[in-house]
Amino acid sequence: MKPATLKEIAQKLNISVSTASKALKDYPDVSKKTKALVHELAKTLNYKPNSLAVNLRNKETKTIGLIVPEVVHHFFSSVIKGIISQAEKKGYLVIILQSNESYKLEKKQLNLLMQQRVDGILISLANGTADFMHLNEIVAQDKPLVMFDKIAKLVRCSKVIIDDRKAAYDATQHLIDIGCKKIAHFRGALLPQNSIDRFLGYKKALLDNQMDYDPSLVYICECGDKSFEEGKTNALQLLEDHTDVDGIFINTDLVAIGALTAFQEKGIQVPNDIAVVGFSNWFMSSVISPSLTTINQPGFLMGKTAFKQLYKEIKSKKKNKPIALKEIILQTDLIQRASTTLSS
Amino acid sequence: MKPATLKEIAQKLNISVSTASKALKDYPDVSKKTKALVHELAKTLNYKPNSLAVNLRNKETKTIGLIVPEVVHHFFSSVIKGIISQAEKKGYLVIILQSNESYKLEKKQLNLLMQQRVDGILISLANGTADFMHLNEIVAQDKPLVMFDKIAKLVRCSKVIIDDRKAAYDATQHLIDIGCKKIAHFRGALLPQNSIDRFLGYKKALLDNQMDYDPSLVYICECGDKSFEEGKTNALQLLEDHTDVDGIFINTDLVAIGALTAFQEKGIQVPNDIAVVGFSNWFMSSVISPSLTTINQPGFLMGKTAFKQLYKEIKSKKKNKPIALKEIILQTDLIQRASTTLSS
DNA sequence: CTGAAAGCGCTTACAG
DNA sequence: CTGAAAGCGCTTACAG
Repeated sequence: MKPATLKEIAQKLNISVSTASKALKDYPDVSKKTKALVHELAKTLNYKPNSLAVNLRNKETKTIGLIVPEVVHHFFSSVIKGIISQAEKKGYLVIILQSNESYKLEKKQLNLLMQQRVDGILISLANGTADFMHLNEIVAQDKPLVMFDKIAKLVRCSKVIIDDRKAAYDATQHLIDIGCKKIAHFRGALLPQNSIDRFLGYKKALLDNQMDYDPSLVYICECGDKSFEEGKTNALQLLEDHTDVDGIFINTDLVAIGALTAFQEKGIQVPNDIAVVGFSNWFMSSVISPSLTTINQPGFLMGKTAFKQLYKEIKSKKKNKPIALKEIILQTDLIQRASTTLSS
Repeated sequence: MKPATLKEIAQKLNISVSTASKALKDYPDVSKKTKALVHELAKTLNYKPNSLAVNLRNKETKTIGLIVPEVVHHFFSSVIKGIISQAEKKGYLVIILQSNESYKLEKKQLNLLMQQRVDGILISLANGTADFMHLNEIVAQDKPLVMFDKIAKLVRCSKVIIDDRKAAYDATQHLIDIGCKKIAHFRGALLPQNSIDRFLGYKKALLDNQMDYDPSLVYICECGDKSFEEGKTNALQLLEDHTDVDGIFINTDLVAIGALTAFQEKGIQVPNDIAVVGFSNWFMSSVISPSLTTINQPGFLMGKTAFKQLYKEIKSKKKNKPIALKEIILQTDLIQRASTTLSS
């Protein structure tokens, strides 16, 4: 059973396709009688306008593209949820692609989306992305583009982010406030702006408090599939390298949980021997023992906000209005839990 | 800068649109010279065929729809990853929708996808879905449809599942094998086939081993956002209701981890006082302490397999070949870990 | 109030 | 080897 078309409806009713079309869209210049007939037949035939034809005609697809580095990831899946729930409210569908942290794939996928004529694009960059030509091309072609979380500062488009530097500063300051004297940092990969900013926030907090910044206290983790294991490995390495570290600020919760596990195995008391702060407020963090102090990173809200901004830009463009680019910074807060609550 | 069209290319080269089109597609009946010219200009203009027009003409969209109950969920996000990575290989894009476990939304979304003229649909049902008219309609309209994980047995379409009953049987048998005499079950919601099947597998294992089936040992959890809390609550309730339970088979890992946490707080030793088996092999399950014995449920593979089957059906339909419906059952295995490994 | 016409951007069977 | 024509399924400005 092929889907019904306007033509069929028109033929059965002995009217023209134009009239049928206008009747369905409740144009004022069609008689009530005709409208009723058309609507009725449309219903019985289960008529649904072919969106390909509609879109070709109207030059919009009511579809947006979304590229994330990784789908199996609590933060990104929260963002996705925020985006698709908001998009659905506005009648938009979302095509989701995953760059696997690869620059090459990201570029290819951007091309796919342009070819598909999506009305706008939402993207969080791959760790491997160091040049931004592919993004600038999108902007040059006047396609609404909003970056979130992992952004490129220099690309002229709207951005939805948190203030990673401030959040990391707060996390580090918190460790200092509870009395830590020698604070390590497990940072993320070298390229992404977030992990740079979090590192800088850590460093600045130390310096503002007249504490030494010691590069040997900074450990790197890629934060991919192996986050948990990286946390364990780094923690064990840290114990070998330094005997007097009493606090760690860790780039992301899953790595932090790995570290907590290593400490537990080694008989290191958290927080009394070493206090730990994570980042992102993964739902398991409140649940493990000791529960993890962390920075709350609002994924769902970020997705929602990014879509809203993109939607505004799509609307503006449609009306040929100038597009006001925005950099929206979402609030983060420190959530203190057992991993930094000293018992004495 | 508007995207280039075939017409523009044809005009600049003083040839017809037909020839330009054929040149780009390397039809044999176009001269080498023309082909070269067209390809070159296409490149400099950054020409990308408008897929809306192509699709309208070819009556296919190279897009499939995917409906899952929940995106922020380790199992489903693994499935999503499996689907989109496989789809990309075959040149398909994926529109993802989330039913939020709601029958009403699921129905609406199916309509959206039909209107969008996706080439096929992949779906895992909402817990709230008890009637299947909306699915039968899809089938009646000859749209390729593959259900996975949460399926409706009676709908005439392909399915990719695990053998929940057998897996649950294995899990329960394992508890019996290590010596458990009174085994409780935390089951999922009442409607979904999975949770019914897992319950039946549990029951059958008991009966096959001449153990009593006692309904008061079966607790229900909705397995939504609150899985962890439900696990805790149920575990505490169980301790109040029964003093002599020595094993539990739990519908899903996150609930099981909640239960483990409750037991730890109450000083109950796992596995020596109570042994615990979960379901799904969530990545945290190997990591917590005690690590959780569980059934491995292959999400990524399930997504990949479901797409492959859908792809076959799309191809068959295109060639007007009959479609061979399949029920594909993926392998599960019991992974034994500390939560059922008695120390004595 | 109704309908013929043009057009969105392609593809392809057909004629020359 | 090239191009005119028809058509995919719609929408809308225009004529009547």
